[in-house]
Amino acid sequence: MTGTIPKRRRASRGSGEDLRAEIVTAAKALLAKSASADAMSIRAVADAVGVTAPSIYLHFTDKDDLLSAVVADVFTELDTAMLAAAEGLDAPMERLRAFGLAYVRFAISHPEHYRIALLDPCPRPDVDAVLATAGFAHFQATVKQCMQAGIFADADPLPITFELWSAAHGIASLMITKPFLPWGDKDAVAERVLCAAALGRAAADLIGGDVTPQRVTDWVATQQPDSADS
Amino acid sequence: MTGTIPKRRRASRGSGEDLRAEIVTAAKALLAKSASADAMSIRAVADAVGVTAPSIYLHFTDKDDLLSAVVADVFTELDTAMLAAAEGLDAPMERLRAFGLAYVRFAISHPEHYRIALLDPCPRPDVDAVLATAGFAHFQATVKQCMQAGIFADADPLPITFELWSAAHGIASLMITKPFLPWGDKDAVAERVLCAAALGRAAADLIGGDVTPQRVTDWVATQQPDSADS
DNA sequence: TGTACATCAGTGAACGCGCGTTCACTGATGTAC
DNA sequence: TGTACATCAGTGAACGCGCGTTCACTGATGTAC
Repeated sequence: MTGTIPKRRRASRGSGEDLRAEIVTAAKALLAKSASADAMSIRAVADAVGVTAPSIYLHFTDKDDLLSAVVADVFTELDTAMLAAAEGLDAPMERLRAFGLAYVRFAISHPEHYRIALLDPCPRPDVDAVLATAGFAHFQATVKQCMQAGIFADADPLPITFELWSAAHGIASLMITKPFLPWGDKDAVAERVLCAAALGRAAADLIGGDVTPQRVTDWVATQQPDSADS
Repeated sequence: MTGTIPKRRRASRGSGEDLRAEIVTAAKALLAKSASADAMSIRAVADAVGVTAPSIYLHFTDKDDLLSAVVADVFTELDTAMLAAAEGLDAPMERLRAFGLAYVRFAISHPEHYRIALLDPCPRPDVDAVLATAGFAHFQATVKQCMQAGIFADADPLPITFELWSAAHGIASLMITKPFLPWGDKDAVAERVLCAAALGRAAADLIGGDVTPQRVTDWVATQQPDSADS
């Protein structure tokens, strides 16, 4: 592995950005291949880029700094995937479903990237300002659209955004950290969970007020024409 | 820190189990104090117990072995907390709520323990056979009770157990890994999310078949007496 | 009750490793004249 | 167009560290006689 470092031309004067981007890309690739985030060592990244370890410090102050850059890149990629999935869809619920499904699919197909961005402790809490992320903003806007369409009660979209995000995150992260559980068709499970979450919020808003276990039970009894058992 | 190791009596012939238990307890305490699972080094654990590092290997084959023991202990503690919360409750939905809330509260008050058990990669996938865990079994039994009470459609409880578990896990793990987000009252948020998840599943089972975005939208429209906007 | 001895829980020192980071340096690049 | 030179991207060697793990050992414990 050492010794076979590919030759690379020294960057010309102004083009420091090129190597920086290459480093982030290499770090992501290393993470994707490895079992854990610890495998992304400064030396391994430098090796992959074809450069010596100290060079990394010309572009990042720290290992955490590099990790933050990777996380930011992952968030951007996730946002792109979500936008692509919802492209051409107009109905707010359809968009919501597309976003959620794209989110879970991204997590399943890039488990290590998802891990460092959303499961591991944040390297730099402020850099990782999730709320400022494009993906979060797009998601929240769609929640607002659902409110305006009368699917959810019209109010501050933030709590419901958190709620639906946590539904997607919950199923995605369990599938990632406990892959040996009998999930069955993960895509179908994700779809089922996401739709139930949206439906649950819609139903809760219809019922109104604080939903308690008793009220859930009562509501179900009301909906059933007869107290069926069959 | 070194040098002030408390004197400990050598264990008598048969009582190897005592030190083993002490080691697990010390490891848990170290994890709870530290920011990350990496802080639980063999040396630190040995120090905390008042023993030298090689002694650990008399009771655990590996660091992973120790970690697995800690994870198992955490699962047991979680199960105990859940059972305690549901004690004396008979109505299945009340029990479900108590379980879920206890689960989230445990996660929030023991974030590092929750992290190694449910967020970090499993040290030994087979030891961590979640399905065999007492807590999971109790939870699944309660889901079955809800089915028998007619709240959910009567079927294999496993998928719904996964679904509701992922709801609790989603909100708990987001609150842990992104503590700087404006959650508001975490307890109230957890309650709200858990009840919506249960309600969503109940509603989905009432509607029947695969729930699509279109059907959610249609169902909401049906339920609303007039196409209100106020 | 007293002594010799086998057991084995715990020790002390050391191993090799890979890590993040530093520092004085080198030499290709681009510029001034 | 040609040459001297300043710049600064990238280097090579080294630092100190804490880690998991090993190994030959020691000496308190419990037992056999």
